[in-house]
Amino acid sequence: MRRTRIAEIIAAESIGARCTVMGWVRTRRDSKGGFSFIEINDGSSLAGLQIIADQELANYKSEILKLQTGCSIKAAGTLAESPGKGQKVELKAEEIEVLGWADPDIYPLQKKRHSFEFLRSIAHLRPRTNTFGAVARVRNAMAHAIHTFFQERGFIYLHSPIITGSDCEGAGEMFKVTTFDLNRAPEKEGDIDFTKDFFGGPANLTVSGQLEAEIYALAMGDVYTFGPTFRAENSNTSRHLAEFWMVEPEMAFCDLEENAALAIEFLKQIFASVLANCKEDMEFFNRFIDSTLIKTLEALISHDFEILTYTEGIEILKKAGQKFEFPVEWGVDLQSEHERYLCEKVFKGPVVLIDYPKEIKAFYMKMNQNEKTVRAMDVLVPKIGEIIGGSQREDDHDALYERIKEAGLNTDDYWWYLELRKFGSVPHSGFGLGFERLIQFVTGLSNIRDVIPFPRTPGNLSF
RNA sequence: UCCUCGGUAGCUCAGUCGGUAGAGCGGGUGGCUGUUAACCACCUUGUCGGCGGUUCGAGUCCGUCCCGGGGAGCCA
Repeated sequence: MRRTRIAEIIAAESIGARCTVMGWVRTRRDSKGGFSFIEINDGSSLAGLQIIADQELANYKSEILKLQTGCSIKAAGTLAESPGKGQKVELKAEEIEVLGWADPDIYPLQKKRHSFEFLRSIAHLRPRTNTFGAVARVRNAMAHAIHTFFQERGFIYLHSPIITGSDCEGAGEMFKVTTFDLNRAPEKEGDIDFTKDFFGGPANLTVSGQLEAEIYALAMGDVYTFGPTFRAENSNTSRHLAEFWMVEPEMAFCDLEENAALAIEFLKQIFASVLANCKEDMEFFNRFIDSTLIKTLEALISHDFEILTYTEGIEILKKAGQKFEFPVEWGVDLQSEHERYLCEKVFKGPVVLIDYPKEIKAFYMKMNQNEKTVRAMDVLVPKIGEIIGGSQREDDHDALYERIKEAGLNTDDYWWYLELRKFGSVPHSGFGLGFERLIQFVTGLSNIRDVIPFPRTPGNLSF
């Protein structure tokens, strides 16, 4: 008999139906009435299924009474209305087969809460816990919602390369990719001779698919990337990973205002989708992680996002009469305390800041007529601060050329990026969003290492 | 990378003034119950992160290294 997922059983409530379930035992409670309650979970939902194992079962004494947390079983029987509280249906087992034992003396998961730090050290078992099962389901639902959002709007999903030849943004340490034996790399005039390496030149793991997305936007119109990116920064925080997933839409014939409008629409749709499709998991996070979670997301969905310029934002902060650790002056990059003040105290909601000083933003952002600010935008949300960063791109060849030089970068390295502005250049815009940070915001989990299955951070490459 | 707080039983933690360790949970046994992280009784568990130093004596004080949490910077 084919197995039925517990999520389907709970949804259908088809009393009297015969079915087979398979999963991992969470807990067993024995009744002297001559039967046992076995709660199993198969990952399809937060809720498990209660199985009634009667002493008449052939292996009741030899096996059922020895089942412990972590064992895997197959149970066949009939669905019945549950007389107990806490569940509507339960499975009256006619046959239970133990698929795999889990020695309780050494199985690390218990029927209680563990610290996230401990669970990180057992990343091979942590998806069997309520929290990490819920994270995995929510992460999946969000990935699906992201694709749905763009596909519904006719965007082309672009597979940007993982290995790249150039330092894309001139920002962020990159991981080198080589086939050299590092102890015997060929040298030329004291330096490693990468012309003899696999690609005939230095190669890195990508830090962003944006420049490649621009290429395709200037042919296909609207594209998006959604894949892993890498930063070799030695930053050990609850918001940074060496390997993380990024979403980067890029739109031709699109200015900054339309870009911001899409970003806002994007966030609202993703949040609405998760609340609708992961109700049970979101209620779990709301109960155990952050009790304001659902309220916050619902508010974001229904409220307008405030849009104001960097200059206006600075003025508000200066007039606020609030002591900041970092003083506010036009030209400084906003600290998270400033971003949070704007969101949480001034506007009590999300804020989109646009038109930043060119000195604090990347070279590819389009210069405004005042020659002081560029068409950049940051979407700021309460608690987290910046969640999306984007811009209208510089589409004027000569202006871009100058900006690359100003940034101290080699214009030759960007020959193809410059040529896009030479042949049929059009206004275009895009934004980038760290997938894990979005999951953090949605789930309320405070450490980014807990929203990705296998976190890569400095000094840590287990699993 | 910097600041800061930590590392003690399988897990979560306590350990006062320096005198070689405790609780809860888990696990085991028994009892009880259509039970719900069940409950009750008894039993069980230690390289006190590593190395070095001070001391008659170090979980405790000092040095150093490793690992983790929180914050900062940078960013996504």
